[in-house]
Amino acid sequence: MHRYEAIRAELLNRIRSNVWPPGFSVPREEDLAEEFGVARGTVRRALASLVAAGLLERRKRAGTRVVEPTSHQSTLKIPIIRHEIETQGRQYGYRRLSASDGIITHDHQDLFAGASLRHIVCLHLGDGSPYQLENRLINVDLVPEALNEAFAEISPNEWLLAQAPYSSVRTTMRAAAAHGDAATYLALPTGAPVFVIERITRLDGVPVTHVVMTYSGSQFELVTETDDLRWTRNNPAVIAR
Amino acid sequence: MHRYEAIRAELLNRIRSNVWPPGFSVPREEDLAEEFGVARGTVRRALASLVAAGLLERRKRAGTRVVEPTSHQSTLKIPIIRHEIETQGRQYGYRRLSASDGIITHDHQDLFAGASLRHIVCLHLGDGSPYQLENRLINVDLVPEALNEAFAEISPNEWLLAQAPYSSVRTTMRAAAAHGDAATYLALPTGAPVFVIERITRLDGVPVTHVVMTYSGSQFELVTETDDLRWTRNNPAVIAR
DNA sequence: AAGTGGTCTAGACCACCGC
DNA sequence: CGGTGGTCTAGACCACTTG
Repeated sequence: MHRYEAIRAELLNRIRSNVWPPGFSVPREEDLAEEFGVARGTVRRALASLVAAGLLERRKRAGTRVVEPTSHQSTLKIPIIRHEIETQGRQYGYRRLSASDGIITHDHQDLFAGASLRHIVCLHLGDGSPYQLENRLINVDLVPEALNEAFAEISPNEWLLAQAPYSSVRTTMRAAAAHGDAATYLALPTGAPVFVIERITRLDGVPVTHVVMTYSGSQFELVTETDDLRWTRNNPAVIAR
Repeated sequence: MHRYEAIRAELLNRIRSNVWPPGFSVPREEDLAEEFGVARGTVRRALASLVAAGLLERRKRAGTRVVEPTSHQSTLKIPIIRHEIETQGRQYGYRRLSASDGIITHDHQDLFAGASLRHIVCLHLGDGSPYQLENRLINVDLVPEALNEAFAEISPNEWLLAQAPYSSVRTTMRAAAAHGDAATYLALPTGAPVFVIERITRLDGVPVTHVVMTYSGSQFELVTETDDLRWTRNNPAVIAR
């Protein structure tokens, strides 16, 4: 175990055991360094990990304080659908339903106002049965290569991830009732609960793509796991069923 | 702008512009340090931020490589329900529906097998109308103070967050159809789509609490935002492959 | 104004693991 | 075995912010 890990563990202990209760003002870096007999940089690293975990809060001049817990947080990872399905040991299938181009002058969110768009609707299947309906708009001004891609064999999901860089992603999740085309394509009765993920991806503020992904059935689950707090650790979300 | 930020931006640029395509082997730290005219530590910091963002992958001796993009990731934050409702500018309301104690000898997940439990069912309201149904089991062996708390005024959600430390959280989200008690309490017709969050909180592997939160209606949305990549931000590292 | 966290340096040594 | 990333040090200086 490295020194910064040991220090982090000890600090974590003090927080958990309420020796350092919420609101408590933690000693300055220099004092901690002296206490643990290490360089200031090593203490800094331990502290940084606890800040990243949302347990400490630091401000210049004001010092370091233990945070009042107000929320849970964890890292959510949404994999490429093909991988998601294959990880379940099922055969991945893909079907393009429609592809068209056009210029949007107005849309309900004014997201793409004025941009040239490519509109793709497609279906992802697991062992032949519908798994996810993907309804996607691509900003062709930003990703002109999308015009030459038919998306007959490869899904926009996968293609874009490989092609288009992005700087910010906004993801929305909700429960909805299946209706119309979605119900038909997903082979669900109208009104059946479906899990919907909507995502807007931007590059330097400009929308690259907007996608609505509707998952078949209500059995869909997203799992996020926050394991122990480690600095280099990953807490990947797992897709379970 | 700090030096490590400038370096990170430049490296990010090379990755985005495919000057450094996926799989590309990035120069060693020492060479980068020389190229940018900084100390090795400064380059390391820039690289660490890109690793945390999932864009680079590092292995000793093997060097640093640009990762093949395979998924989106972002930080998900689930706030205290009261705050969530109040943030919407609505009046928070709380109603305990039931509270009971017992020992569970067997449960479907064998989660609490053998533990003494406290079972609370309660309702969170926004402007008087049902917002979320909370169905919670608390491990009293770990949190004995819960026995003396009636949860008549304060919700277990809030109480536990203030009282009980935890080391790992497992969150599951799904769409479901409202039925039975849930439908009644949430004033929804049977079969209406509801968003369900299930959470198991552990302290050093031992389950502290298990909660199923059912949100009324389909209007519920969770939003995760991945802003720009910052080092001090809450982007727990993800390498996962 | 001063004290805190934040950045940066120029070194040293270690440990893993691919050649 | 050697080269890479990983850890750690003992300094210096900066900049924010609050008492």
